Amino acid sequence: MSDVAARAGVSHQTVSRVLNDHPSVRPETRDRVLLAISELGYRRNTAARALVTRRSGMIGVMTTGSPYFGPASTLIAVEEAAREYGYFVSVATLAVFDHESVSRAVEHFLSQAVEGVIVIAPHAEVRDALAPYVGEVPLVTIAAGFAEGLGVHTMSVDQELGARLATRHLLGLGHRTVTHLAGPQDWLDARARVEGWRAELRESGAPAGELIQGDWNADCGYEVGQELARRGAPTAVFAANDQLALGLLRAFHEGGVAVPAEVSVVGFDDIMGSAHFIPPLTTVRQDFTALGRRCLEMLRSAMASEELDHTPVVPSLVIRASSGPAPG
Amino acid sequence: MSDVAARAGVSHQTVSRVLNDHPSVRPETRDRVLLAISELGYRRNTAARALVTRRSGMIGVMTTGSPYFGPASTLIAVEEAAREYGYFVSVATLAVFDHESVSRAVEHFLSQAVEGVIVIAPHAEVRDALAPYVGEVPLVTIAAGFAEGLGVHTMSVDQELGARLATRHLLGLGHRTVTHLAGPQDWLDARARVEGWRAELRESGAPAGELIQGDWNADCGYEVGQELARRGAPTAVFAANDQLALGLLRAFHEGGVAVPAEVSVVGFDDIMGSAHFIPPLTTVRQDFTALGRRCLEMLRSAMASEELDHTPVVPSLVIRASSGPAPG
DNA sequence: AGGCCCAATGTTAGCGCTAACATGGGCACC
DNA sequence: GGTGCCCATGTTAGCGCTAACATTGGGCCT
Repeated sequence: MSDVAARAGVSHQTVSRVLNDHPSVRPETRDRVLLAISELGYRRNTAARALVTRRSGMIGVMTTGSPYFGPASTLIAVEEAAREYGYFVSVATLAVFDHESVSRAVEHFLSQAVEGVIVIAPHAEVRDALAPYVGEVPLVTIAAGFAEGLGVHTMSVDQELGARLATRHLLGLGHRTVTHLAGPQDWLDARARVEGWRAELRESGAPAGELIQGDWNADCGYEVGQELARRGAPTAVFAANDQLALGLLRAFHEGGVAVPAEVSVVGFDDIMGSAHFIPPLTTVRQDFTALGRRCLEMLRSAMASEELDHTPVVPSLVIRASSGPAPG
Repeated sequence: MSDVAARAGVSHQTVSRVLNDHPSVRPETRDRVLLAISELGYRRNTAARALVTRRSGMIGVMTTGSPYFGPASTLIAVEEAAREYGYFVSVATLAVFDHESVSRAVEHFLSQAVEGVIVIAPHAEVRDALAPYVGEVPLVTIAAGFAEGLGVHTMSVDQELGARLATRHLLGLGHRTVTHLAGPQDWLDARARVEGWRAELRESGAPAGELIQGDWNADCGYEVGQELARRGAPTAVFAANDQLALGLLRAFHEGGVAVPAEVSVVGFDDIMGSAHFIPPLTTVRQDFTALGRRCLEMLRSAMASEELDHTPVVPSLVIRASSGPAPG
């Protein structure tokens, strides 16, 4: 910095002022400094700056260690928004969701002096493990409406609404009730989808549908689908994500159960390729880009101790060929 | 730090020594310091440390701004390995691949004083845009064998071998030749797959197969599949990725072309769910976890100015139901 | 014309840490 | 018993920057 100052014939402080857009620098001086900076290829030292300003300009993003479509998309959106606002993004992935791993990840961030943390892991255990750090660092977590009262700021796509849209769509097609192939219940999203499905059935006066426990994978969807085909499938199945739906579709196809003539299938996420499943999948689209941006904006508000807007992102139903009128 | 020192009845330098595992600290003193640290909840200031050591402990990972399976998986693996080695990982995503965006991302990293950069964007333009920064910062990029001589260190899964495996498999099933639905040619991986496919055909004495240009998406695969079904499909198609293959499968299904009885389809990547396509997809699996780890190890070697091991990661063929004997 | 104010710049101190050198006390060795 | 040496610890300086205060030198008001 002093080299730049010398070259521009000013003090290092003036250089600093130029770098920080301080108003009282004569345009002519500013130009001279800028010239010297570019001639010397000078880059200011972040560490020194962080040391004195006590701001690292960094935020931490914790995400799942599996390349799921949703978390990956959200991470990308968060990063983009963060960079726009001038923040650096540090990531840490969670191979498992136990208390200790979460703590380790948060400590990792704290040792890095991040100014805020975003957690893309809508998992009950993760949320709970985060509680001790509330107050220590601004924290925003993606957690379908289940974290209020724990002091963690939450943002999410409205999972319950999404599940309602799917269920309503199927009921609207004349199905008497809807079976739900649920995701793992330690994931908050999965729970919220169950809630939404159940609530919509109840409020529509439809009989309670069967709930089948699953995980997030197509393997599971396939197995469940085989079982359903064997014992006589319901007329409508709402799968907790598109992978499960993919497995169902294959099982039904192989089992000779026609989709959507005999059974309608609806998924959740609208992952890449779901428009080309056989048949193309009706599903609930989550706008992960919006979600990511909202998370970042929320974190900024939290860092500035402003009022927070917890309104969830609204999902939308994408109707394709896998759902149709109830048979008979 | 001085608070800790005071509480432990030592000098701040001794505290520093404890933190840095300096050998000459009496165990008893060390314990006293450690106790004071935990009592005070002290955490050392990274900025100050970075300022004096001139090491940020941070590496930058640049990746694509699309939630593709491969890059996302690789990023996760890199992060995991980096954290194991005590590095922080800063990410930057590339919405577009032009020269300017890449420069901006690298500058972003440099302004953060990263100690090394890993680029997960096997794209010709990205690779070229990186050239000016060789020498400025250790750089490892994923780039299927096309970057040697530019001074950028490269690591990759052996794309050419993967394409050969797929082609060889199809020829081995008795197909006369193999049509290739290629990925976008500005992606190095896509080019390498074309090379491998072509080379394998040539070396096997098979007639040159048709090359069809595509992008990475299922939409494209679907359109191409429709066209192929209309004009009479070849007996074997090797798609440059699983999304394309998915689109092909749907088009063939709808067009009444039986897979694998009339046409065999092989994909590339082994994405989630490809085992449950209809029919389950034969594909080339890339070990992204290994790739990520290798990248990081390579970067460490580069940072230490050691000899580098450029041996690519070996892909493997996963044989499922979408490929079968040639008809007739 | 004198004084005052403010814009533009310079000077000084210190952020929290580690490297390098300084100190001191115990112990081995002759 | 003296010489040195080395282990454990302390002291000092400085990394590169910004905040806060100090210093100029006009311009403008009375």
